[in-house]
Amino acid sequence: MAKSKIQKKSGYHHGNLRGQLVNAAGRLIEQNGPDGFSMSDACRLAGVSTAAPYRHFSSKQDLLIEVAKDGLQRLGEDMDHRASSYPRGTVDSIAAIGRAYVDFAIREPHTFRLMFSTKEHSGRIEELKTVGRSSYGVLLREVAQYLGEPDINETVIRCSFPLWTQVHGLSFLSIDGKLDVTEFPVDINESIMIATERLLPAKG
Amino acid sequence: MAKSKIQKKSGYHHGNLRGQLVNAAGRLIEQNGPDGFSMSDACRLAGVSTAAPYRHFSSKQDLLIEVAKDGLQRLGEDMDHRASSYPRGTVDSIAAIGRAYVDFAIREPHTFRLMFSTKEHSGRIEELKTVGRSSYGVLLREVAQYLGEPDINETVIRCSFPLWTQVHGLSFLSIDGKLDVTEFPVDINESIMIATERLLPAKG
DNA sequence: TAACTATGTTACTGTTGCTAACATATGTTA
DNA sequence: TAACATATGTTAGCAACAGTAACATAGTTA
Repeated sequence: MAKSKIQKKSGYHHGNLRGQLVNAAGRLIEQNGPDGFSMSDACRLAGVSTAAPYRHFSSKQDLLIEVAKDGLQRLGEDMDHRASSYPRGTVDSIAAIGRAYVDFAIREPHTFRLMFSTKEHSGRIEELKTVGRSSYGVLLREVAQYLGEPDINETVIRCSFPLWTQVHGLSFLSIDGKLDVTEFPVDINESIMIATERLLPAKG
Repeated sequence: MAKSKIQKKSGYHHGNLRGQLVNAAGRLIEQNGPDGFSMSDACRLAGVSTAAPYRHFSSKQDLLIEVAKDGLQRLGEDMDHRASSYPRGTVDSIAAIGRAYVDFAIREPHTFRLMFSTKEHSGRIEELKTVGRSSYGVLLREVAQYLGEPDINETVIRCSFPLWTQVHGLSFLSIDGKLDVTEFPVDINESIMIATERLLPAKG
């Protein structure tokens, strides 16, 4: 996903313009930042006129939402995958989810920012929220197992949110270059491990 | 600061165009978001031609940096002021700093985002960092007092960073509408209090 | 007063997001 | 297969924008 080559069209019709535009947009955003991204650039990359995208997206925002959705999806997959390297429901597996989160932010800072700053365009926003909730679910399930709770109840949620908050903050501070504002730079992994241990209730 | 009325010029020269532009930019950004803000709008507000700003700022980015700097400054003042309502160097005063931080984010979400996402324009960035460090110092001093450390040493810094991370994450999740993704919405004050207690080492 | 500097103006450029009118390909039905 | 409908592309053009160049005016200093 988001890996396929960008290919210009061969005939009059493109074949998969919609997908290619999301793809091109994703790359350009990661290169130039969300502001430095222009519809025209994406069109040039896809080898198509500047009017073509509007057959597939109602606006630039509409395209960006698709990029954000794709990002949230991949973030969820990353977290799930990384957690699976550890015994389920342990501090280690929960910390691994946090690392996946921060790693994603560092790997795709502009997309990460986009994923969480997209409010506009009411219609599509509900889709975004759904994908987001699904990714959050990865953490919730892991914490539920840690706590020995049978399902995702209030206890699980109240316990998980501070963990999210922590890695979310760490992600932004990382991509905004705030890890070394002082003479004692922050180690991300250590930071996540310590915070996870402290924020999680001690296991009986 | 950032409170003065926007006044159009009376004669050929404006009098305080630079200040008025920063002012106008700040207001417009808070109204329309950083993307919805245009140099032209700011000019209209100040009653000046669209070329005038370039006598005072080398680019739009350059103006935005000024807005960000002003925001960081005011954030530091807010934190300092709020902490002073409590006995110095206590969990309460430290939590109060956190509340000031999140409150600022909620009050001026767009400015807040701008304050932490401005990397470009190398020259001015050092000024930004300096103001930022000064604001961070408010927290560092408070934590030093809590720990009984005589100055801002490594212990103080390592202990403070997770607190920053936490409120920073909470700020973003708040302004991005993530406090109620589940059926159990988050209480900001409670959230800050709990996290502060857990992340701070217990006082002998 | 003359010269210099700071700070405004108008007129212009190239880029952008987006729309309208038109063109071409694909699928469906008679 | 012919005719039509629909999806998806094109060209031409709009208004708004960031930024520049050449010029104008005001304040400051020699």
